[in-house]
Amino acid sequence: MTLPPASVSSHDSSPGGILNLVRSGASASRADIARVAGLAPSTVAARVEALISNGYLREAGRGSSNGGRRPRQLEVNPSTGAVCGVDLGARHASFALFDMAGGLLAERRLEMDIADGPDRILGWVVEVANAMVAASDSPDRRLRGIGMGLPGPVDRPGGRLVSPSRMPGWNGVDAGALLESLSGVPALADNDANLMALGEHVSLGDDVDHMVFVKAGSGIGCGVIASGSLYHGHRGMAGDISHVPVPNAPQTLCSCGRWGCLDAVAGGAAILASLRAAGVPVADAREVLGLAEDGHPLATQTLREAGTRTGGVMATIVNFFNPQRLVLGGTLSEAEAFVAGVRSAIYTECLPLATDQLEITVSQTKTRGGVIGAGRMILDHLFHASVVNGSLR
Amino acid sequence: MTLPPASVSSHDSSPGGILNLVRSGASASRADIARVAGLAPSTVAARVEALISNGYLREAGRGSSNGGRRPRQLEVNPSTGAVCGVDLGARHASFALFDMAGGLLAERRLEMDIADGPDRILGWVVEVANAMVAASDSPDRRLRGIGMGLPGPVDRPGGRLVSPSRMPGWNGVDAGALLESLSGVPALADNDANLMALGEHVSLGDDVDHMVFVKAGSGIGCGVIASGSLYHGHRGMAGDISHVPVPNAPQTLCSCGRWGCLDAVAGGAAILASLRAAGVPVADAREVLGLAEDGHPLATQTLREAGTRTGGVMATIVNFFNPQRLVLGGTLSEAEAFVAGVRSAIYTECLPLATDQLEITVSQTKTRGGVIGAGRMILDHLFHASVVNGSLR
DNA sequence: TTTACTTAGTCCAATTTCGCACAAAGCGTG
DNA sequence: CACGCTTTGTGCGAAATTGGACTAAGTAAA
Repeated sequence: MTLPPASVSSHDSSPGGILNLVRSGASASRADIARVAGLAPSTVAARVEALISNGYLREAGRGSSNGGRRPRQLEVNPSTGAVCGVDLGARHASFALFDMAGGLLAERRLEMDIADGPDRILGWVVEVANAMVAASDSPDRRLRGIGMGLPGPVDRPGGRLVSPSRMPGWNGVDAGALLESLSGVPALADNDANLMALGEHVSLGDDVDHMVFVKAGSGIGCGVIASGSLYHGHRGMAGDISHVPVPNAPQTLCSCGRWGCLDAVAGGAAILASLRAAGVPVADAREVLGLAEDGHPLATQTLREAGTRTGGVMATIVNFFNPQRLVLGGTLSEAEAFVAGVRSAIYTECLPLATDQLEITVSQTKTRGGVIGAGRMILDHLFHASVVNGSLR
Repeated sequence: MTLPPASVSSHDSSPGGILNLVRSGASASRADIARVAGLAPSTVAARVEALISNGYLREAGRGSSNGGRRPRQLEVNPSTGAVCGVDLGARHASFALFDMAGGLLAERRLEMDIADGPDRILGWVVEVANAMVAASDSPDRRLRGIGMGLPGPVDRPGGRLVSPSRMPGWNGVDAGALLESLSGVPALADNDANLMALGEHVSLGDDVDHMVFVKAGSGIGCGVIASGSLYHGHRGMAGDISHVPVPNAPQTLCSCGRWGCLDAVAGGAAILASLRAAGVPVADAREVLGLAEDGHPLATQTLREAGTRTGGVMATIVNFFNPQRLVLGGTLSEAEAFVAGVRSAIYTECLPLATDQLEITVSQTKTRGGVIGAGRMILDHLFHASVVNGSLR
């Protein structure tokens, strides 16, 4: 498995621009680069030569001919270190190690408790990342950066967590900066739903420009891709639909202090509470999914209703945002009843104009979307930095 | 009055890039251009020289010193023709003539009937635009382009009107292409709410990146600025909130065939119908505004309720999109009760995180936003085209 | 196999762009 | 008003970039 090509929006023609062109998969040969970047072939040859001798690029055999001489293909040199993508949940952490070309080197999924607080958790994250690099058989065992997803809102500019209801002790913490100081390498943090959206987006390829990713797990969050890149909004809160009031739903008290928020009436926690109140003993969301698969009527109905409520909120968003694709991810998206509920609400409440080309799909990255997005985020950052200051090393 | 500086997102360094840098107000002197574009001062001097001798730019006196020699300021040469911005409503059309630097040359507001159909209306638009150019005392009386706003959804790519409920006879028409062929100059069409959003955005200046503009008139539409530029979504339908279902509202039948859409329960037409049903004889929306200003309880309450319903929908959007600014425009925005209703619903239903830096304002462009946006759209197109093919003339 | 045609990549003279030194012009201070 | 300091704009040799001719390497069809 490999991190899909980076998506590069602005095709600049600086030396680093060539690097990003290759990275994005937009150009694989010298002639390609010249065409896409609008540079003279000779210029491209000179720059590629420099990038190869500096170790950024390498030749990757011959491509297939399209009527003439076969191109000498180029690729990002993967052997210049590694980056780590981390996805923190409340009780679990997923890690993935990627080479600099985005190839997956290793994966780990470990138990933890986010309530241990930022210092202990992030220190541990650095340990695990370093251990994974050390254990890899990559030719260059240097950790070059860490990207991390967090189950709470990350503000912009600043990168601080603000009132993360599931993360006691983390309020006001700039997790990216802290991780950077603890690890000594560049580190970035973002909301987990945002990174899952990014991960799904890069996996889908470049043909999707406007996308909304819904993470339906214990709570319900959402990440937005607008015009090909992650959209954060003014304060970094874009996609935070957890506390949108849901009409015609039970007025359950929410962690935000109000009643009937989407989180409180359609999230995994709400589903558990509702089933337990009805006398169905369930330990966690996965057990609910199991019941529904076995045809348990109440579990199925509860999941479907959660889907309908989520879909009702998404319908307004689909009308407003007019995305090309709506991706359902998170644990609940594995339940057919939930997905059916979302689809039904959207097709009922949206204009045909907004839905006739809308693709509603279930995440294809499964549980890996978060770490893929995290890896892509930090790789993009590192390569972008290399464009600006001229050096990656 | 002058069209505010164009906003240029990507600062390319081509010869035309300099033109757009000056146009956007990002750089006013040679030294400025060199700094912003990252070009050598001598290169800038040479290109500016060429642009001046070709008539694109001209010198505009000396700027004020900031500690050293005073810069020789540059500006786009306005005397190279004119463009027309048109905003078509159901019964009215607004026209504005701008010079190539965005300066307002003339304005007209005329009665018409959109139901006369595309051929007659657009033919007439061309006549008016040509008449305005001929009547202007501009040194160069050439019409260079027309930008037009329409009260219906315009799809992308394609530019066709799709099921415009208030525009009988226009369904499936590519108004931009038709206008272009009738006038013989470049022409673009877009939805009126989008252009009002663009007009408001350029009037606000460059410090607002993410903005939502609500046009509350006979119906309710909305235009979106994301990352500094107009956001259209996948099919061009972004911002189309007319037919979002509104909870806890009367299940009025809507033109789209469903019940309780925002248009049907909060638009100007709905307010009129509601007041008439309650025995208040009102001819049009403006009369309702007058009643409310005179303290008519039912009119005020109806306007406020329309505002609350609109605000309820916008609250979800604010949570999702996290804009920096929400601008209320259209006739209803002139009613304090309506605006208060919107504000109240948003502050009630949104997270503090999404609203603590949100500015909710009433449009400052009033009725001119549409033509300003239309003018800016076509000017941007013409200057962008000039960058690509090297010539504006 | 030969021939015509297409694409990839290199070489090199002509041109463009850069970096820098320098001149022009203005501010603030003593 | 001279002097140091700052900013703007120009001139010129050095360096990078270009475009087109040319070579390399392939396909397709006669």
